[in-house]
Amino acid sequence: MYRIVQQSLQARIQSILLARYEVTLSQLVVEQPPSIALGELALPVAFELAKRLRKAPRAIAQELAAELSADLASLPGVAAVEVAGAGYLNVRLNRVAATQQIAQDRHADIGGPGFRLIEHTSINPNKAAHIGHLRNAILGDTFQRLLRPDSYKSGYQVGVQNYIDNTGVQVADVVVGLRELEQFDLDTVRALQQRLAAEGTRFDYYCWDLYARVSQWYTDSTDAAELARRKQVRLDTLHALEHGGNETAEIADLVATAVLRRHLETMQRLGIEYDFLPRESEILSLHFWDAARALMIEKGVLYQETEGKNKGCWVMRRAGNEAETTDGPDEDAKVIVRSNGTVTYVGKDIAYHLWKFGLLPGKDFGYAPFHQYTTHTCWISTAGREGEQPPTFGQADAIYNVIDSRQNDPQNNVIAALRGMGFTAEADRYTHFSYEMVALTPRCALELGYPISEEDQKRAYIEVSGRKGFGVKADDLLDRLIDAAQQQVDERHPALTQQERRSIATQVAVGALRYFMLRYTRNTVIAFDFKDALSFEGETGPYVQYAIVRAANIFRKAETTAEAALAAMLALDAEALSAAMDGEQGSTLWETWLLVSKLTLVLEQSIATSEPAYLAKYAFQLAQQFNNFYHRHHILNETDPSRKTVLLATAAVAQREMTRALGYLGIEAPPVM
RNA sequence: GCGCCCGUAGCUCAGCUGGAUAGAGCAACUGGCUACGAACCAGUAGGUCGGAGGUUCGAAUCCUUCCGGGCGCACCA
Repeated sequence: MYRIVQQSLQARIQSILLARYEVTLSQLVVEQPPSIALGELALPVAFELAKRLRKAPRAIAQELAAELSADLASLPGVAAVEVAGAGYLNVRLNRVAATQQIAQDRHADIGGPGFRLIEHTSINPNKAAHIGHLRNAILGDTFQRLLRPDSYKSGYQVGVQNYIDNTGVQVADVVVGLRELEQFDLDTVRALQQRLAAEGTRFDYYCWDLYARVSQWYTDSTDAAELARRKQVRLDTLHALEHGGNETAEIADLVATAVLRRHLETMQRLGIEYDFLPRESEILSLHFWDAARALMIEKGVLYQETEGKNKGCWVMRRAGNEAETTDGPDEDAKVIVRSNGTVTYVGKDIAYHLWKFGLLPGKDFGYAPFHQYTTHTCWISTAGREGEQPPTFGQADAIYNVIDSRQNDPQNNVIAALRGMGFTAEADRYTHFSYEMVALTPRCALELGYPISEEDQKRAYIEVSGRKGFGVKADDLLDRLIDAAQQQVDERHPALTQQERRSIATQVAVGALRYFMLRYTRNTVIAFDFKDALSFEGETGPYVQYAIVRAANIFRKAETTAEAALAAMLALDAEALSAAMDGEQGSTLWETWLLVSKLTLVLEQSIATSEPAYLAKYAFQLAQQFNNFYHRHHILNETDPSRKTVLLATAAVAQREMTRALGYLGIEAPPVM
């Protein structure tokens, strides 16, 4: 509702400005005054205009206020416009009308045309997911929920991809571990998988340890010749994977697919699902790069260096280097094709992103169903074109890549390539959804039993490292959270069945984890600590869940429903509503309604800034406001019937919006907790 | 050396396109369960917004510079 008033106010003022002063403002700021006593909306527009019109801000504000006041009918819901302070234009809402609109769930829509592709998770399929990967997946999944069409908004068409680098050096390393350290072949690896499954060991956990061992093995010999051999083994393995069609590649596929399945399981525990899993093996075997190279050469982006250190390579001007180098070779150029003819990572990434935008003529993946969710199928790329055809995943109008900030440079190189090829519209709609890493506090690292140098102990945080096996695994954290929540649920609800208690504990644990990863803005490094992450109090997901449970309890005890409470309130006459909402007495109640009416506004801001943290913060504020209201008014003991009706309706709208806000954060509201 | 990010209360963080008195959570202290569940609420205390200049009617927010910290800058992936 708040957003509707904002929009109509902005439109009305723009037209007045144009008619009266012949000015158009590119943006018209609307904010909320510091106190509700000053009104519900405030516009500092007069300050902005003072300079251009050579007129005192207060005088301008007065003129605007007079004009707006003369035609209040054109601004539904607005009761009065007045001038305050040095020239603020303050707007008061008609609380009765606004309350009724909120009760009826009238709100602005969000959405538009076009297909938006979101890529997130993209974990190397060679080890268990850790807390850094969780931040990625939770950010991406939440953002996807903000965009997607649902019962609240028309939204945007969305596709969710999880890129699988199944032919990279990380998978190769685990294959080296299996073959060199364990002396396994294809059959024994299969047997190993069966044995691990039988004894209940997660395969990605096994790989986690093996990967750390191999990484050390590459460097821990004193014999130089042996070290060289190990490096060569690594390189040969990598090339065998890239080439395909050999036993090494088959082992790699076994490993990558098994670990990928584990990742999907882990993410599904958190309510995270995917539509499509494009794999690097197909990008190679379907020769996406050949098409991309031809296009890049044609557009003049890719050229062969004839002198200098990059002689013989095919290179591209690096992002940020605007000027054409006139004297001699561009020594800073980015190599795309090595002198031995192989393509670098950035080159493959450019090809992949051309495909995303539908710019690779004649190239597409083959598709096969890989995993069935309750509501849809997750597809995987294949080399062949046989089988069922999924919905279109390429041809995106806009893309969002959830990738941590350490990948800033490579991402910018891909964007620069698109721009250089003349695909400026695509480059503009390429969002690197960047975020900072999750690191461990030294205390947390010690707690986990890792040896920490004295120097590191003084640091604020220590970077996790998959190669060292140093980090907190996603499933471990979730298991610990569920255990902690279960303890409390067992105490509070001994009458419930074990299964019911488990289900509630899981919802609380997921709520705590997802909220924890979302409460920080994207470019804040999260210094992970079990104490903070395992908290269910204060600014946490369970705090909001608890507020919803409290609201639900009110309706249960009152033997009514939220819907009935709202209908009852809408049946009240304006006088009764006004008695509850207006004046200083009603202001605390009205403040709750006002906050409740802002969901659309907050969603829009979160989308526009790619910042889910705003919504997380808002969900918390809603719960805080509700808890305050809950303590101030004892609803069921209220003797005045119309006042009781209003109080019940307040709980109903608060519960409705808290549930929605949590829903977008991917957090469920338990029935009890 | 170059690029990106960060520096706000004891700790962890918000503060959106510059706007009215810089806000939360945690920790500390005080008070509140015969109430719709205390995973809660109310209150107290805690700030030279890293420093210095500048732009502006107005700066935590924009610009310059310095200080401190982090992360990137391969024909690796």
